[in-house]
Amino acid sequence: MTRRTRPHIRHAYRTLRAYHGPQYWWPAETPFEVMVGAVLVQNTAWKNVERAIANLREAKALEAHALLALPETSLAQLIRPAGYFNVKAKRLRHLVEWYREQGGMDRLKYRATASLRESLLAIHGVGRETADDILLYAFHRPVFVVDAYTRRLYHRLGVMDGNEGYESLRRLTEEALSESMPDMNELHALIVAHGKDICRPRPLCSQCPLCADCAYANLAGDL
DNA sequence: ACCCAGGGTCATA
DNA sequence: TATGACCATGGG
Repeated sequence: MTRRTRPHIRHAYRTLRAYHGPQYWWPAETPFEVMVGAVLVQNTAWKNVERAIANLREAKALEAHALLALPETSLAQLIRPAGYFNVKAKRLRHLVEWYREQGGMDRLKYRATASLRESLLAIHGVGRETADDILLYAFHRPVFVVDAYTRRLYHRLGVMDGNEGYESLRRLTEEALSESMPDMNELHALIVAHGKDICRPRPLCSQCPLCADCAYANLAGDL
């Protein structure tokens, strides 16, 4: 990791923002819906999650008490389009049980970010990315979400050697964005929006970030 | 037919 | 710490 890491990240952010425009994330109506979506989207295309959420909405189960009232097999059937439905049904129940036990948003919103993060990570089925999705998009805390696309992008930018851990990349990005929550919101959304257009040669070319088949380099020009 | 998608857990070394 | 198996639907 070089000291030129921050300028690289900030430049990528400006470039993506100019190219794609504002993203207005997270696509959900309520914080509770953000939390449900964060579990459902694990290793899954968002399009499939939309169907699962629509099913929950139609069943009026997009609320803690109603969702927990469903038998697990019924819940699993409702979220079936999102894949891994048996696993995710359990994870949703764990998350929503926690949510209710903690007193819902009315109580949770006063908790310190570090305490909330620890508490979320202790839930079975909530890993770092899911916890940070929830912290950023449901609780509006200044926490950056590191995903597979972020790693791919940072490889292209040459700011990663390949084995950087999650926490390291998160802190690095939070510092590069001067701890600004709106910027963390936008950058993660933009990285996902750019998605597969972040090139991924196998193996990674050593000349990057300027290889010819890199769509990101094409739009970034001088990267 | 294959690969991928806005991961996480568990067993194993 | 670091791999690999497993979970499962839907779109390209």
